[in-house]
Amino acid sequence: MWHISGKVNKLSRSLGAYRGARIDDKNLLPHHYSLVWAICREEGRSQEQLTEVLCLNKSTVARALASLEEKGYVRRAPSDADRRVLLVYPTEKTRALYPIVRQVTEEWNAKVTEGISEEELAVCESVLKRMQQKAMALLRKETE
Amino acid sequence: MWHISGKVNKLSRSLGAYRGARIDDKNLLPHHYSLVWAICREEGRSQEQLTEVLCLNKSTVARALASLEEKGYVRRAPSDADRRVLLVYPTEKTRALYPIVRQVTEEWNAKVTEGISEEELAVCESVLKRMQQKAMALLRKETE
DNA sequence: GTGCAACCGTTGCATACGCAACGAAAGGAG
DNA sequence: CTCCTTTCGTTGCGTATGCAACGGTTGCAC
Repeated sequence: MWHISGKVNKLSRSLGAYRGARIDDKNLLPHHYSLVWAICREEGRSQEQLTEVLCLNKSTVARALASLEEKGYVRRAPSDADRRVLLVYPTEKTRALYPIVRQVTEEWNAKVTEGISEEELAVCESVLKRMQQKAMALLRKETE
Repeated sequence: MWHISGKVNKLSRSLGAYRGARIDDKNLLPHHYSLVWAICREEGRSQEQLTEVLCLNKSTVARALASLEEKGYVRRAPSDADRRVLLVYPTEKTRALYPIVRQVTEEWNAKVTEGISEEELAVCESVLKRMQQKAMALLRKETE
């Protein structure tokens, strides 16, 4: 079962290429679309929350956001409640981009899951989720 | 469904850490164990075949193999039938490592899939396989 | 209040990875 | 045989990513 990772890696790149081909914004790299999606879906999330959603290391997210901020795609502001926390907001042009990103993603989704039943998809997702939880528990046990 | 990639990324790192903690070979990095596995499972495969098995870009495989060769873990020899092709063989120390890699991998596998039925796993694997095939077809269409 | 531990984001560093361009070798078509 | 195309591996380049160490902030215990 471990060898699934390569296949999913390919899935991820396929989506990146698909988005890149349909979304006309030369300043954004394929990987950034997932970020746009996560930021617009619920505005004002902390970087911490975004690392959770994107399943990435906090340093990776921090750097990607810094890059997006520099290009004018997001704005970051310290939380009033806790000044360690940075809250992330999309700018106008990112908000305008969001529906397109969503639509293209849905499109890709539909094409890739064509011929696969809802039930199969649900099982697959559930299995992966459980495996990931177990794997993270193992990882924690391993490093402590 | 697209957001599974992050979770699987975590799975992959969990396996790497698990292997790293149990396999006592300080010269090998986590990523290399998959390579050891692929090379020993069927000796004398070409780099091309290994890229297929590992779902990686040929340049990535080439560099990893060059590194392993330099450290004395593999031997590469041009095929007699086609001198463009490099066939990859494990050295003795790699062959000795193989059973351990296999056992540790099985162990991790058992822990991570605990409580998940054979049938669910089969569905999950089948879904991912089909999705990946569709995704690759899309990718080809996209870039031509 | 003071000290200490936990937490969030940043940075230095090393590695992994893909893509595109390249070179060597092979396989035709003529 | 010669030219052209295809194929396999290598290399240059840029980005992505994780880990560990750090610095500022918070909250808790006392």
